[in-house]
Amino acid sequence: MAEIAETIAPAEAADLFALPREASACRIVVAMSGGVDSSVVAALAAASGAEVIGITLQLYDYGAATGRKGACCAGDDIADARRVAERLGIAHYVFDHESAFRDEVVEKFADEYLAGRTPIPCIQCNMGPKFTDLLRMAKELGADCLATGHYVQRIEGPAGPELHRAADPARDQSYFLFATTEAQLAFLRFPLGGLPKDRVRELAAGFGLANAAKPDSQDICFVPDGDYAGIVRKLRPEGARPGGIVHAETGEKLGEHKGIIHFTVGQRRGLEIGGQAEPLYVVAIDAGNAEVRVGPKRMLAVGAARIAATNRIGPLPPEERDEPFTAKVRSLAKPVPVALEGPVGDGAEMRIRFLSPEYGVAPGQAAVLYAGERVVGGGWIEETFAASAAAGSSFSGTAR
RNA sequence: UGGGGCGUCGCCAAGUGGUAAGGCAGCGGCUUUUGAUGCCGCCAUUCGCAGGUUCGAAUCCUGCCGCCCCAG
Repeated sequence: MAEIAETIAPAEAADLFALPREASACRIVVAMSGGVDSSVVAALAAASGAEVIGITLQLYDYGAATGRKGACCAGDDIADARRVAERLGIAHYVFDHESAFRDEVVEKFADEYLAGRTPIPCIQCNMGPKFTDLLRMAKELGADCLATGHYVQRIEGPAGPELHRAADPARDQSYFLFATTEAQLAFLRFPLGGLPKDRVRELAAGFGLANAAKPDSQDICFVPDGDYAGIVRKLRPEGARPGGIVHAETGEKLGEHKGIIHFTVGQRRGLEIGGQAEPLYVVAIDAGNAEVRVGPKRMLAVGAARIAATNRIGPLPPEERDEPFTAKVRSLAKPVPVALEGPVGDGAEMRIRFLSPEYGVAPGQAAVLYAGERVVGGGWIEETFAASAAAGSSFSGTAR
């Protein structure tokens, strides 16, 4: 492990894990997906001098995803994780978690689409397999913490650990972690969240990891070819009801579609409606009538949203701060200023009001709330309200 | 079968003698640990068909075909 010592000093590595005592007396469980990021986490853990156990969850039938580049948790990835663990000389276990993953993530994913909503399986996966099941395993193994490769920062605050955006905003993954409970956060570590942009690849190369140049993962891990509708159709064959595409303002029928599962609010492509002066976007999806409602971009302007099943992480700063709260309605976006209406946390329902209109807000997606760089919580978007004069008109109510 | 109008890319639509705009849709790519958005690129050697006039026509002439409207 000489090379590793040259890559990073043990003390520096140990600091990244905020260990409760001397590293040599600690046990760190690392969630290893087989990707570069979590591999570097494992290497850093090993470099710290702690005892390290790598765990990889087999989450889905990787046969179906073979050959897929950049997916996480699949066949080649499990092999990659194993190789990395061998190189680092750490213990490594692979657990078959397919059945739980199917129930908690994939099935819910399909049901959401059938309901006309737009799910985020990655958050379900974090909430279930990763931060519940894996975390329990880590505790059973007597670990001091569970470390993952997420780009997010856990910072010790006056009232306990806080969740902050990654130092590199381009890499920030806090959006996917809004549902993390305080109890989970106490046990979790995200050693990559504070690292500068290219440092992780450098470290991977420095550690001599075989997957140092592996492409970043993207898309939904269990959708091999990006055809998520195909997965939904396979799971819920009865769900692909054809229906009409209707103009949201005039009610004019503009076309037909092969099933609402192919659409999401804010979507432009795939409508196959020509002869228009301006592009049309999906404005709402009526699952009950299998109807897709479309309109020009201005109809997508959302002024407020109803948020359900909220989670709060740490205390909510006082409202009268000089700086407004901000929210992200999608992973890739700068947080935008919002006003909070109602309680955040404990599953409560509340509303957020966008200080300027937000576009393409889809029910089923998450709204994650920030106070500056800190994640204060978030919830699931249930309903949105138009920003226009027709204020108050809810056009996203999905028949449930 | 009297009168009038129209026929340009899948759709909408510029262009009326000088060598085929644009928009929508579609396709490809970039971006991206969700779905989207966005951005970039591609997309009619040809203008209903057949002749004719002209150095040269989608644009002028003739005929035919096909729609539409008004008549009756």
